[in-house]
Amino acid sequence: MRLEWLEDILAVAETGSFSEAADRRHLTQSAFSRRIRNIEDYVGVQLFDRARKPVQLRATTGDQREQIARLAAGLRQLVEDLRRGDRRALNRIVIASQHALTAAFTPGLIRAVQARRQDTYIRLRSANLDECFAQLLSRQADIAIVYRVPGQDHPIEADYIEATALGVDRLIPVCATGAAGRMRHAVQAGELPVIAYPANVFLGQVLERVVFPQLDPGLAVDQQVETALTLAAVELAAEELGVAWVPASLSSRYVAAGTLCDLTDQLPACDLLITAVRLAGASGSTEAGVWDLLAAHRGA
Amino acid sequence: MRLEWLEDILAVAETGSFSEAADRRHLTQSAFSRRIRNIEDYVGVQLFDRARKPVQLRATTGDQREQIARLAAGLRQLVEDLRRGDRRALNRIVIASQHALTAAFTPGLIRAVQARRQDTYIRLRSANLDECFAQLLSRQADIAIVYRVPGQDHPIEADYIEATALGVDRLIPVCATGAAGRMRHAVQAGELPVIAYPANVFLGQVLERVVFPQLDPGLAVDQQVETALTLAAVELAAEELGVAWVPASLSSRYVAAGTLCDLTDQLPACDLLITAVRLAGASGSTEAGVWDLLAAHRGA
DNA sequence: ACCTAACATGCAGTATGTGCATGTTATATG
DNA sequence: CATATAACATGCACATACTGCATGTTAGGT
Repeated sequence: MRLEWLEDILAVAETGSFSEAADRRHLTQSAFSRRIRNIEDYVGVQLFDRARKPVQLRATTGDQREQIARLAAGLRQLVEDLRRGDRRALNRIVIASQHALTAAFTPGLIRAVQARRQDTYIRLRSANLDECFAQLLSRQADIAIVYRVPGQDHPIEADYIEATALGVDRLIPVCATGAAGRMRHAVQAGELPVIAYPANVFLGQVLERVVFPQLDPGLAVDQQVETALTLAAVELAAEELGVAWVPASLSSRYVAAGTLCDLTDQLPACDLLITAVRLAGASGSTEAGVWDLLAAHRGA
Repeated sequence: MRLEWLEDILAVAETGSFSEAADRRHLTQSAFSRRIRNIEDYVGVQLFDRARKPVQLRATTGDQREQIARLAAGLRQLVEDLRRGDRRALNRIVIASQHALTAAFTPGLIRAVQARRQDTYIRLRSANLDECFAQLLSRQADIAIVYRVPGQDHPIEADYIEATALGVDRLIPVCATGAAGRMRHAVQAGELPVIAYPANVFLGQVLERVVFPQLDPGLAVDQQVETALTLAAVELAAEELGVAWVPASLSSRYVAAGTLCDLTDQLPACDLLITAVRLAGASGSTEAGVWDLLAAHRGA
């Protein structure tokens, strides 16, 4: 069964005549007659009633007319999509960005890359840290944009990846400006309401392993609410629910606007590196080009 | 673009190798290699990455893999439908049956017809009386199975149709066995709870024009609930909501089981003819054959 | 009955597809 | 690094499929 054959059948249905359909399909009447006969032999049934002149569609052919048109359109669309997709494939890469960076950092980075490479199609995927590395390993992503605590390794052996620093960020404690007095008092009182991250995500682990051990030993952490998304943490803090540790890249605009208050003078912060990671070894020219731009990019 | 080509592409995707796909497609490796090349020439893009051994799908080919499988399945289905449709067109008719007959009478009739004509495909449509005749006139149905009140005409001029009696039925008053005493008492009291049919359907009209005029003049009808379906009327009666007039062909099993009680000794019933109707004039051999069987069929 | 339109078929030539043999290159192993 | 093997590509000869021209057959109109 061929697209050509579907179109032949539709041409007869539309013109009501083999001869006219033949003209339309740029064949002589005799060749077209034989082609229709070949189609019928392939299918195994008569598609047209030749006992009448001009021919008529058999009932079953008429019943399937719409389906034939649909399949023909689908096949044409497939060819078109394969063509269009190829053009894009030559100039496309997939970037996996950690959730915490997706809202405030990575868009700016992509904008900078595309300003220099306007023919490059970048597909951005947002995931948590573990998923970003999983996508690298399974080659679903070409490059990952993730945080790294200074002095700590990425979760994949260094031999398998190549990393480059893009900038620095900071996990800082913030609270609603209107609740600043209450929070400072709570610090004195020894029990701090906190907006927490789940223990199994990167930022949850940074809080537990890096930030909380630096708290005054007499200060207890009272978890009020938990979210994996830094954007949500910012909003919860603004609602006066407690202190949230969020990337400065995300919170700086809120602090500048006066919505949030930076509590770094009383509570510990944590520096973070923003890094780009890819698998070691050969890569396509598009990926290499984008990687070079990233390595040369030093922005915050 | 051909079904064969789609299947070739899928075979490579599934086996991950030209050689294996070639085996699966019953070609030598060299012929298959050239066929894939031909497909790529037709589409205009490379579908596979040959720089690696065994080959890998290009990203765009992978993206379209499901669509390719879908179109392949659609084309196979089309061929199958054209084959099946042809067989069916030669031996098929459409029968429109009135709702009230569809549940209890027509299935038995069709079973009897198919026992004699096992090659005949019968498509059964259920509709109200008006719709049955509309389907006849518009040739969406070949034969209609409907009730007729004795002495009254069908709603279409006799010149345009041909009718034959199939049997007789009876519209009888029933109620739940447990409510029989209450209903008999209500008849005495002069106010009868009734499960009604809409005024614009056949049975609603039969009640108004034939049955209710026969009630004792001092007995008032108190409509409790209304439904167009006789099956629903039976169920409502069994729930002790009132008296329902339903075809004996439908209710006889409930009466025999003791669920319903026949009130014909106190309330009027109405005889109905069950008829087959078709348009006058020439008809296909399948329709003529079925019609002859119906004319010879005298069942209740 | 006659004429014309419309589909079918014979014949010769051209186009397309295949298997066998062989060439080229990626990948694994010692 | 050298060698062997798997896996894809290409040359050649043959087979199969498709087409236009010329002609045959039949429905439909006058």
